[in-house]
Amino acid sequence: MTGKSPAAETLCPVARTEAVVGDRWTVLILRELFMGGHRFEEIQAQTGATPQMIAARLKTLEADGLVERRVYNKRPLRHEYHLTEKGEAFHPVLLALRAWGEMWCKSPDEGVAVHYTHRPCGQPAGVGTVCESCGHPLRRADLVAEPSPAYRAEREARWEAFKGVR
Amino acid sequence: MTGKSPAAETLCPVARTEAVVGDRWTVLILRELFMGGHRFEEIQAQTGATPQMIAARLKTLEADGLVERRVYNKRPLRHEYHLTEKGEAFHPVLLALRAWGEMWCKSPDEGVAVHYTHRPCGQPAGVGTVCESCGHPLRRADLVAEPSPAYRAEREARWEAFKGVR
DNA sequence: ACACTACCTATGAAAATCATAGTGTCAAGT
DNA sequence: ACTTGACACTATGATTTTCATAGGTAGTGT
Repeated sequence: MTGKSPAAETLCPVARTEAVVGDRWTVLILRELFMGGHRFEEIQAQTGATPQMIAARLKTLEADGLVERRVYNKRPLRHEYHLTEKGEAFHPVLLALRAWGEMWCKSPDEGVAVHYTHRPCGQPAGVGTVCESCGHPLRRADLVAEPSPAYRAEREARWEAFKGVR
Repeated sequence: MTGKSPAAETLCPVARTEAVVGDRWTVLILRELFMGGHRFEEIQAQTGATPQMIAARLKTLEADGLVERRVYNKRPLRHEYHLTEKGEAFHPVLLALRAWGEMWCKSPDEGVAVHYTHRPCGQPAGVGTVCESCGHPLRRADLVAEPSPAYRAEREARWEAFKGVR
């Protein structure tokens, strides 16, 4: 972590949370896990962090119980990183970060990075934390994600660039 | 910022948001502003950050349009820091951080730091991002905050300790 | 034997952060 | 006039983190 001791000694839940995830890379790693990237190299390629940064963050995320390592291949031993229940519970934060980013950090000509459909009502969910069509709060299980072509291309390009450099 | 350039060059709204507020002190400063602390010293006392950290973060928050300086006293010139509309719009993120912290970073014997009443329904709002009584999404304007005695005492103690050292 | 994949570690330079102390500007008290 | 005190920072040097770059291990495929 990035200096958790002082912040953890408080009743404030925001400070406690920040003591665990108050770091750009940590949040980006969680985003990647939520997006379905579970391998070290995928995380590295899509976040742009150095291997040590990722290794260190994954270690603390595991220690803090947000992430678990799963063996997907013995010989050679290979791991995937998956969200635990505690990690999954972090989703509303990412949703709120996304909402703010889409609303306040984009020029009008840039589209939404990921389009969500709200399963219960079958309509677009919009960029807020509640469904713009039916008004219900958005839960992860109810969302069908569809990345925009531009965003998909960006991620693809990142992966190619990473493989090229390696 | 803590290195905004690489993260800002993406369509991902989460990464863009993190480029602005991806830093523990920044989030803690915003929390303090939302809690009603508007003076430099209040922020310093309640966050525990050093003056440079706060000065630097406030400067970038102002440059990014989340915070505005207001003169509350000429001779000697004194400023207060207030959230802009863009800063106020960040509230759902803090609410989500709070929810996660209350749910996953507390032992059972620790109470909730701030008790919210949901004005529209008059009932307790709980610790989630939707009202536990009526199910509606929580908006800042609808919440009446009541800090717990313990949390109030903690903040009071921090202020006293700060004044003592100064 | 040789290349290749996946997952990290190692190293040294650069940058951020920290604790601690100090400065500037004014008002108010004595 | 002179000290005290409030507020909002700024300065400094040590410590810690982060970064870029490179290397390394344990295997598979050819």
